[in-house]
Amino acid sequence: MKIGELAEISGFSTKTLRFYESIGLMPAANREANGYRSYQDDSLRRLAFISNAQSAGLSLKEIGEILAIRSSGVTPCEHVYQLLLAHRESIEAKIAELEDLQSELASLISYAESFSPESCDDGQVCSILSRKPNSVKFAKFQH
Amino acid sequence: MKIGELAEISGFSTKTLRFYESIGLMPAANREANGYRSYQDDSLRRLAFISNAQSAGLSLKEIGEILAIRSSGVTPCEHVYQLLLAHRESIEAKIAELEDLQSELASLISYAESFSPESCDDGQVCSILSRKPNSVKFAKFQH
DNA sequence: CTTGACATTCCAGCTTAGTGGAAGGTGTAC
DNA sequence: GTACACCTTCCACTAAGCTGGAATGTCAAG
Repeated sequence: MKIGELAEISGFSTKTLRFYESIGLMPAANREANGYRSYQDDSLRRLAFISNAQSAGLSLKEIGEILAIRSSGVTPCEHVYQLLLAHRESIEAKIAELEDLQSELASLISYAESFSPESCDDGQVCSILSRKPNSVKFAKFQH
Repeated sequence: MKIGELAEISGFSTKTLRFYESIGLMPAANREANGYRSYQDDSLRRLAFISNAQSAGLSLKEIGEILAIRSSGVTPCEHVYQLLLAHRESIEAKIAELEDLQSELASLISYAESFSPESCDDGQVCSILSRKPNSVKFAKFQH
């Protein structure tokens, strides 16, 4: 199978497939006499795995590590499990962060809605965004 | 005030201050006879605004636009309000996305916990991550 | 006179996951 | 023989927000 077919079937672009090879995520493909890459079904299986792992939110680097463990003959189960736990943690943290941001935004928005532009203070850029002092150091510069 | 002092007070590094100037977020600073940048309190006010706007999740580009509107003499209230609404939307979407990912992770993790490595299939990279077929095209390569 | 802390410019690199495009070789059909 | 699709390599570039470092200049103290 040539790279175009593999791309077609796998859903990865030919660019991406070459890129994956270049970063070692895919092994160097066998070449035909004319220099074209030649793939077997195992490439497709590997790409299926990459695709699965990506949709679990793993980075290419992490996926590469799993693949490396696997090809060293060890089952990567424990490593994968630890990765998943770590990801759950970091996603949890990101969600919390975004929710904080969301409530900050909500408060700014409701302030903006109760706000008349006429009351803008010329001494600052934006009364809506400058409502809260965000550091002691800045305090005296935010009236 | 020299750049080091401004950095100290504002909490932005000197690198960052020069960077902000280079991208037009801060105006070109006045120079002393020796070529050193010389700042007044208005720089501090502008940085306070930037800091506030950043903590509202706005990008430097968006902050720059607000500053540009402001310096064109128009009050940026409406623009800021629209930006905040748009951000609320996109944060909402991001949270939803992360929550989907989180439930996906949770299901993979609980599968992993009920899983014995002995049952690993040698034909695939990882039974945990390969549990769900993620595309029809891949179906026949994931047993 | 030298040391040290500051300042200047400019160029490079980081992160991630690719994409775009140029210049050229290959293979098949008309 | 020429069009056209496909393949090759390589280099540059994207977003965002900086950070590091080199080479050099300035200024005050001892």
